[in-house]
Amino acid sequence: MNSLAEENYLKALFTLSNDKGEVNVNELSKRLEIKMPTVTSMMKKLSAKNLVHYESYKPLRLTEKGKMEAAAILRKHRLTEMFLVEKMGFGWEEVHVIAEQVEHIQSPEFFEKMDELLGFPKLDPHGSPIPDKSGNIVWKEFSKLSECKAGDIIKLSAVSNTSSEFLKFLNSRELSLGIKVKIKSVEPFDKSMVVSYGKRTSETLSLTVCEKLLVEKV
Amino acid sequence: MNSLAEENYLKALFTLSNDKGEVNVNELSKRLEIKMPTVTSMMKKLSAKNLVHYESYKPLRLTEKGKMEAAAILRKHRLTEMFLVEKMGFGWEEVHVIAEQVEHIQSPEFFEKMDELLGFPKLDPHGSPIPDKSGNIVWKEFSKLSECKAGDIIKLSAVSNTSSEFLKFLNSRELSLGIKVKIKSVEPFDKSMVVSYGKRTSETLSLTVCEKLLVEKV
DNA sequence: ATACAAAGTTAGATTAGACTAACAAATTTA
DNA sequence: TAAATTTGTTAGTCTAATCTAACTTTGTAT
Repeated sequence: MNSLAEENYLKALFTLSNDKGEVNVNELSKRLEIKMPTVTSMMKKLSAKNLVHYESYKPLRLTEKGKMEAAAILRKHRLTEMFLVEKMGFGWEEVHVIAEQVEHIQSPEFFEKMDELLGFPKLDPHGSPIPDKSGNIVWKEFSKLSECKAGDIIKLSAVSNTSSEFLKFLNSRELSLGIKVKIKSVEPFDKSMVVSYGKRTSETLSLTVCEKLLVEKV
Repeated sequence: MNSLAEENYLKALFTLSNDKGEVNVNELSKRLEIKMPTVTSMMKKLSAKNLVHYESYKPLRLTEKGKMEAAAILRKHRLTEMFLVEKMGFGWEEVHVIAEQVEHIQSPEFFEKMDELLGFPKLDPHGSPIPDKSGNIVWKEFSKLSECKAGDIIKLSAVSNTSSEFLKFLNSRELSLGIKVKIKSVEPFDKSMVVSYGKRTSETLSLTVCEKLLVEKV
């Protein structure tokens, strides 16, 4: 069995690898807010447990076993987020911090039950895919809103940041997953966008925001 | 904030004090399956945090602050058990081990939500009282089945042991909370009881079992 | 009342997971 | 390519929570 600390390293390594392919010690250190020497020593430990391929000065890679275990944790995290929103009435901006704790619970039955009660969801409340029991993840092809152009009509499908600050901002603008958004214009100077959706016919979104909104063409 | 280990000591001390009034190091050590010197040193630490009154060679007592914090953990444990049974479809024999983990989650909102969804229950699935938000516990007056006599008709109201082995045994005999039971006879030799309830007109229950069944006269 | 057993404490070791300081390797820049 | 910067490792320290061994105090029983 892996410790809580080990689980956090595995999950961080897994999510960073998915964004970036390779991960180095420095990046992992920053993500976890743990100093590099500590990360190095944990990598040696996880390497001894066959969860990480570790060689001095080389980028870090999860082993197949490491990927499976990391995916299992991510699965628990995302099922929990979905359960909190769908079955307990939490807002999508509240669930991340709670799920960070619940994901470490050791009880396959607990998460099985969530999965069943939710009807075996494929996505979490932020539009991220929930790994299946074998650790497979079905990635949907999303683009960043920031990469779209004036005139495009798109559907808001996922967010790439789940901080409560960002999600509260989206709430305040009535931006939620599934809504259709039309890009009215793109400001060349700062890449901010003027968009229209629902009852809001002219909202301005900064580049910082647009980069975190994942969309599908419609 | 208290660590996971500290929380476990507080909860154990609290539940032992409720049964017995006073608790000594040896009892706490046995309950937690942690050696006495470790318990002693933790008591000093909790004493420094004003959670326990500790003096060498004297029995252990929680401070008011310690009682509050312990009751809060017990509240989270029992709300969780109730939620698992009522909202997630678990059997009463499955929930204790899961709740042992969930009780440590730091999120008042999470347990508030459970409480609301459950309609502010007063008892958990084993008939134990759920402490209120101020840490008060309303104890109902139960007797042990083993202290009843032939001819008594009683209602099964709680169990004083929540191990899955015991609860599975009760399941196998169709014994659940709320049922009416008639005591047909008590065997003088071993204090076993022959009882009748539901469709079962002649079940024998050992003293060991009868001592763990808490009942109300009807 | 003394001796024995049980309970409790002290001292010191161990492990996991974090840190800082100092050094080494790799990469970037002038 | 040499110097400077960034990245990574080694060595050693610290804290929390556990343990064992040895000793002390308290309570019990002859």
